[in-house]
Amino acid sequence: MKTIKPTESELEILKILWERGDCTVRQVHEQFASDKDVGYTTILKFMQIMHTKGLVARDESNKTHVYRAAVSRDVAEQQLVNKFIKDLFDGSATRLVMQALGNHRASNSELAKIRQLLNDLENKK
Amino acid sequence: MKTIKPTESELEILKILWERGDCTVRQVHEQFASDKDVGYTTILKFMQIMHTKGLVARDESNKTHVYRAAVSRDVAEQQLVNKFIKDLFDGSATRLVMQALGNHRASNSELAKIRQLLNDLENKK
DNA sequence: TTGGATATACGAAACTCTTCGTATATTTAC
DNA sequence: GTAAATATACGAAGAGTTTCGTATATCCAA
Repeated sequence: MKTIKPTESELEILKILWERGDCTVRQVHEQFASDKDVGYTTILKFMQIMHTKGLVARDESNKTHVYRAAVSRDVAEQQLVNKFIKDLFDGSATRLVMQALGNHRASNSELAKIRQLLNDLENKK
Repeated sequence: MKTIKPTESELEILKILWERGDCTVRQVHEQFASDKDVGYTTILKFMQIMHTKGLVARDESNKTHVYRAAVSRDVAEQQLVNKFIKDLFDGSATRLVMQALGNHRASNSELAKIRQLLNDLENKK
């Protein structure tokens, strides 16, 4: 099972596909252009490259192709988090968690959610 | 305050400097070469580029320059984690934590450490 | 039916990253 | 003192990323 390694632009496009579901190039471009000033053919090119890389699949049965992410968001997040932990934290998920929680203030309800997960993890063991 | 954006190779060199302290190019290359087959001048070039980017500082008073990381490990980790959370998790540190803990098994003592941090965070608020 | 809007494909320029070779200076060792 | 070892600097090739322009096909509307 190969792990994905999207560029920053590719990740942005994947996020749009994950959030909105299947999209045409035009739809992705509209979303993209609400943030950044980037041409239509630039997005088209990105998505063509992503297609050759296997990051997206597309339905070509109509003139206007419809794209979808070829990886689920959950799997992609797993792979990217794993790599991030390996690269920066020598494989220690705990160090990442400490750093993340130390720098961002989480609401009490979020903290409760994490505490719940901690409990589940301990019980499962 | 500008945020750093090291490439993968640059990050590996920073990690060596953080772990071993100040180093010559030769020392970094030795460490690097224990993993990967890469030439001396390649590492030299990386470190020269990192110097122009401000990622490292160097003492040039001797012929053999001595390099040090220009940014502390803690600050670098903060910045990189923040960017990672922004790029992949829409700014939610909690989502990152859930994903990280869900995929990696942490020991009980590690879970206890995280629980302690959670308590501190709640009390501090 | 013809012209404008909309699609894809392709090519290429500008940048960055990775990788080394080579030129040159300095130190060391015989 | 000269040759080998060790440094830095520089240039450049090759790959990948970002960005569009242009060519070409297709659909729709007057």
